[in-house]
Amino acid sequence: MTAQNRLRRDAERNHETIVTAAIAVLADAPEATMADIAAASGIGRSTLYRHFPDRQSLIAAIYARVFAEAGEIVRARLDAGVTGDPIEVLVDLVISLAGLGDRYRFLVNHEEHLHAKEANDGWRRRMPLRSYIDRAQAAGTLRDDLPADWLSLVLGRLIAAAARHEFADAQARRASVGATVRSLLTPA
Amino acid sequence: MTAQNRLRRDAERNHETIVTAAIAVLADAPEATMADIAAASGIGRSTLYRHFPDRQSLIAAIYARVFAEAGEIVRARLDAGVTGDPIEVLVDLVISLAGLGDRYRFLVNHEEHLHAKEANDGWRRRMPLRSYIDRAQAAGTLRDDLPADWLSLVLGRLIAAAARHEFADAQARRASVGATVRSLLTPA
DNA sequence: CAGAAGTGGGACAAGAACGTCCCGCTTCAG
DNA sequence: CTGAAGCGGGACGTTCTTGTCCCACTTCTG
Repeated sequence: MTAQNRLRRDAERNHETIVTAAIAVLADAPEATMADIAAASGIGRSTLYRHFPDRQSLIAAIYARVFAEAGEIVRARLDAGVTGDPIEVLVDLVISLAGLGDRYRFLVNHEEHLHAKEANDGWRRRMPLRSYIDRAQAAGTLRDDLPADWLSLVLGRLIAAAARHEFADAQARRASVGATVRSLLTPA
Repeated sequence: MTAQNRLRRDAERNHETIVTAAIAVLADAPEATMADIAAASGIGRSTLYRHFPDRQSLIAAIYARVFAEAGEIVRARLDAGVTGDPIEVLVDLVISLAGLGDRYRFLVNHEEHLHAKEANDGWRRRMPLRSYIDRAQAAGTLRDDLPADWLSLVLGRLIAAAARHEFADAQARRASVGATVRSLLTPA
């Protein structure tokens, strides 16, 4: 039982390499082929299949990876509860997630055009954003003239847009995105 | 020269039928096959190919169609110039375009995952939204603390989101989307 | 250093979609 | 009514991708 399943170190590294490369490749070529991904990983196609028996497994691994990264960011911001000003919390969250850039962009692409089980079941379920908004609205610290699901959808789109858009520089991005979120969350 | 190229009436009708059906099919199955589209049109696959020699031609025709429809909406709102309150003009525009619903949704999907020439060259070029924002900002009637291209990107995303989201009813949609746009365009 | 674990590359079969062609039938237009 | 225009449907060849398998080679690990 002492986990015979341990891979050799190089294999383990390859595993990582593949996922990383796959994320990068799929980011701007969502239709990329397994062969493409293997090539981009600098790895043989058969090796790719050795690590991920089929395309789905690879996609699943990618989702797991990005969920982990995004989840960390989200948790760091939202888990504290609704103590601070939710608007600033959300501003920070949107900017940070947008900073994931390429990876988040990829996620969005796939959420669009594979209406994948991974995307819907996994994604929304793990996203505490919606429930954070719920809580903040209940606590009366966030506008509640807009439904929480609509608000969280819009914020999600905003993140995607911010990740993709080319601002003059990083600071301009912070400023524009921040101002946008603040306006959005402030009732007229 | 008197346009021998005129199709027979039934053929012409089929042409329309195909485009319409294709829009509907591709709306929720962007990967739909030519055979799928033919089937959905109630038309033989070979006839489909007779009308559109390849997939690209069909897509192009669809874009043309949607551009026409969306263009009409946009022109009706934006061509008047920047006379009225640009915020209300844009609120109306976003709600109307979102109302295109299925068709717009399809556009967005394809803009995402085919970074198609049609999508980028055609779409943005024809979208007077950006230039409208420019003019309104220049005229001092619209917030100019956010760059026009960012603003128009966000509005575009908002339209897509609104088209896709299921609100309680049509009126709720008008209300939520309207409030969102108004907030967005009102500096904090 | 020896053997196990992992790799690369190529060959292969299966399946999907594309686009082409043809032939006999239906429908329009004059 | 009749010829031309258009249609359906099926058969094809092609290309691309997937996933499998194998075998000789390299790289870890103990």
